[in-house]
Amino acid sequence: MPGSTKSKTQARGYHHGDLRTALVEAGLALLEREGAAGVSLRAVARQAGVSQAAPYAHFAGKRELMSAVATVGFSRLRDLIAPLASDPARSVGDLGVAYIEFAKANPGLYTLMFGSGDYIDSRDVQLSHASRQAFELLAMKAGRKGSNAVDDPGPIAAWSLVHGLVMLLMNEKIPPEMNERLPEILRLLEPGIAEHTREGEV
Amino acid sequence: MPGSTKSKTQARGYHHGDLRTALVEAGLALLEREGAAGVSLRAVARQAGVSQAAPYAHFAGKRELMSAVATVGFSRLRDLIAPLASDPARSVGDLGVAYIEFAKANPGLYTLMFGSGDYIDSRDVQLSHASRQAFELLAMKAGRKGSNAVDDPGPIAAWSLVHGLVMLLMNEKIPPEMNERLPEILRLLEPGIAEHTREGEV
DNA sequence: ACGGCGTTCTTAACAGTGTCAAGATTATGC
DNA sequence: GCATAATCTTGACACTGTTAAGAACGCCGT
Repeated sequence: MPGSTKSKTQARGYHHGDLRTALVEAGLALLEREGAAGVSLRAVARQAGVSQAAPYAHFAGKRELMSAVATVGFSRLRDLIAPLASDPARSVGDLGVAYIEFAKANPGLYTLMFGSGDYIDSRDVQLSHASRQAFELLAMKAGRKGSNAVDDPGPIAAWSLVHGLVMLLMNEKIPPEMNERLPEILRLLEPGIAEHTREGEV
Repeated sequence: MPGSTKSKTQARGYHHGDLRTALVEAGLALLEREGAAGVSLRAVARQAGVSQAAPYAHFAGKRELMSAVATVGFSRLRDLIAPLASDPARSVGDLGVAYIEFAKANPGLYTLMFGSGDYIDSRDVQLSHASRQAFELLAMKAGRKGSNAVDDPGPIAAWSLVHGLVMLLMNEKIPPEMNERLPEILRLLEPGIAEHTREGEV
């Protein structure tokens, strides 16, 4: 039974077989190849080999499709930094560098994931769940041990610093030469977090 | 002489009189009223009372118009934080708070200003000049005295932290309750910058 | 086995978009 | 005062998201 003909994009009769995931993958591919501007519902449908209105059998609209694409992005980000987060030999800075490399490798996807609610539904259950998972990995490293991650200023500051850096670099607000000084910049937050952690201890 | 008929949007013959700035102001108004999604070239032209293709006499395309709108945004931001930057009694955190309040008051404009190159031309001369001016005000407070602002990790870290915080809040990646703890979060960077500044001194 | 039924997909259409070409209208410089 | 350049309008093209109507298919109960 390895030659199962229904799992992939094989069955191409009138019914596609697994259009939903095929559309999401087409979206990811277009995002990398053509950039965010080249992603239209119709282009995604073309890429998946179906007709313009076919996606509406699986998604309520473009926002819902793009939310699914962004959700996959957060899962990938989580899988990338999970091993680093659980490795005690790694610092917050190491996590940040890996994070930034993900963003630079998938700029369109990253922009979509953290972009405005015009293109994704940030209240989508799957999406916010996936983004929370990725964030909690950061929090494990940057946070006080006992506190809830979402209430702790330490992890939030770390995430904000890394995210802001990525965005300013991507949109050419700061010179690209700063790429080489990223670890140095990230380290500027460490004394503040250490101080804060000390205060927070019982 | 108060009824000067040429300065504002008054002269409405065949020729508008000052369409260029009227279009930019219409763009700003639409951005606040309808959000970024409601801003189309045609809607801007309608709002200014001209026809759909009229903007092409003043802008090469939508990107150029939006770049002009974003440039106005950076000028406003500069004017807002300039007095704080030159006041020695104000800290970096005070600047950051004012910055964040600007973003929260004009979310659509802020998103446009720092958004992707699909909607604005980040290499536009006027635009990058205006954004640099705003940044240098931040750098005056956060930077080492002697160094060029753009090469100094301190100001860049400060800007990144503030910008990332704003973005994550706007796009609902972190809970809105964090709004009240903004000064606390911004303060986490201060020990790192102080340390860095000390190292940098001669 | 087979017939109905709900899901999936297609074609066609609508309103809206950015952009360009041609032409009408007006201001401006000689 | 008139030619010329700048400004604005109308009309069109290709594209977008979305919906309606119906065709093709898989499945489930009999």
